[in-house]
Amino acid sequence: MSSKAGEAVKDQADNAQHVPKTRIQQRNRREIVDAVIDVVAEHGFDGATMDLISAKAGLSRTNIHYYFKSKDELFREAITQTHKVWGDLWTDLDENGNPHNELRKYIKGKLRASWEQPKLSRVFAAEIMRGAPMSKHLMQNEMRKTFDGACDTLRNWMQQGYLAKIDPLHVFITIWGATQYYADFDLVVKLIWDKDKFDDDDFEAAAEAVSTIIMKGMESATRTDRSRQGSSAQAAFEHSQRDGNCPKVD
Amino acid sequence: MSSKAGEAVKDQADNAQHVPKTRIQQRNRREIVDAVIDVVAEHGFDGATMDLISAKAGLSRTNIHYYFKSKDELFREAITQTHKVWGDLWTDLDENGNPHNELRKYIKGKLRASWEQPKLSRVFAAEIMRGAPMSKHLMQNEMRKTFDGACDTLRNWMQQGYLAKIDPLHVFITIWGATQYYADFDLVVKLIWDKDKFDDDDFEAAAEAVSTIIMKGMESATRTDRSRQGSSAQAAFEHSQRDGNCPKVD
DNA sequence: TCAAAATTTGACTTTTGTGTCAATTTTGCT
DNA sequence: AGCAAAATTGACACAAAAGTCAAATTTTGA
Repeated sequence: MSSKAGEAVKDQADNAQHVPKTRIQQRNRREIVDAVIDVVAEHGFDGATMDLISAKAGLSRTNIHYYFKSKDELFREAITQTHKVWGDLWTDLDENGNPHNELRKYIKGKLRASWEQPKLSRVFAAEIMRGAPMSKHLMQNEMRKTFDGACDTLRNWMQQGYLAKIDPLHVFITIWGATQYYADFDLVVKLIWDKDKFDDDDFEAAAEAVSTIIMKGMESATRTDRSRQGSSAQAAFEHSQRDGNCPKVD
Repeated sequence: MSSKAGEAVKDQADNAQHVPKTRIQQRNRREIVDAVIDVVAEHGFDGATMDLISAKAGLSRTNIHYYFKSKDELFREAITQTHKVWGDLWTDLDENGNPHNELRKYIKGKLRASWEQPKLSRVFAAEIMRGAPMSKHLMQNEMRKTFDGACDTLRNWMQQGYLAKIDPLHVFITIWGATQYYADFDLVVKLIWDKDKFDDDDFEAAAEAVSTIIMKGMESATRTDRSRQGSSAQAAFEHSQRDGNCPKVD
């Protein structure tokens, strides 16, 4: 259709998936998206100006417009990246595995994601906190479905006596909240941990502590009954089923 | 010094504490600060424009400048409000109380704060995520000190066998992460909870679930030993003491 | 090597946002 | 009522940011 130079890129950019033609295109688009993630992670979406992004990417502001029509498209791309990594984290529960191991693995995996890709965690957080204008649809569909599946898995395990009966909703919130905290509020973490840089041992320590708390907190009372006041949470769990929270996927 | 009308307000605004003279001043300043908190909670600091704020407050943009010299001063005020509420939450552990009750009370209190003042929670989150330019000093001093005290308390209880030995650092992060999630990511919470409005019962359910998980997770193995793999987290705890994390306050 | 395509640039327009100022209106008081 | 202080307004100056465009430069491949 178009014959003017440069439009090839822009035309393709209209599509969800862009297949870069040249080496330069590939390199620069990557560079730019990385820069966006960097800047958004640090300044949020509203604070991420084209100037900041172009400085970070090492490309002129005008040149960035050559690769991406608008700031909006740029953001959309960054969010797509985020979902690629974050989306996988919802499917990490194997219904047929050992409940204890699976859940522990899940917690550690979630923490690792926050730990190794703190920027993506922050981009995700920023997107949620501004009302998820670009992710709402995805969240209401694919993510929601996967989540409901995970809830089912958890509830099955609970019914079978492997885990304490606690509304999966709050279990996941606790896991997400604790693990994301390390990335999103790393300023606080650094302050109270008295460190500026963390190594593998630190990660292992954090993973061990967090998953120990949550796993022990989720231990079933069926085998060893010593719970002092677990009945109320248990009642809420039964209620959550009747109520249709975390509905089953078909 | 100055005799021009209106300057009285501005002069006072320079001081940290502003004592309003008139009823109108009192009402409007309140209105404005509330608006700022509202807008920042929704759009973050960079997204909070004077226009949005003035619209929310129902006062002209120019008029807001009559009460607050600059946007910066406005933000500072909003953050002060936040700290007033958030600061108290650090002192809520009574060393001489019953460890179990105290910790449970603390968790519930923290959740209640997020639940009842979600906007303040989000303002706090936004401030942290942008690097805490206005809170850093406070955090490095008062807050840090209070936190260290709380760590000491927790560690004492652990030493006395009331709680499992887990580095208090991660205990607090888990608590904060889980509780703040309900306010900061309420979009996600609403989505997976399938609700738009929450009532007291919902709060009680959330509080029960979260504190049950964490409290059970913190139960000491001293009395009832059934832990399957707690030793590693325990080792990290011992290490955290030698290392001087969460150092004692003098 | 040279022409076409791809990439990059600088100069410009438009929009949005902050803050100032002098003038006007409202309020509190006697 | 009338006046001084307080509160409010509209017009404006200025700065930052998004985005356009035509021209210049670099890269690619026949």
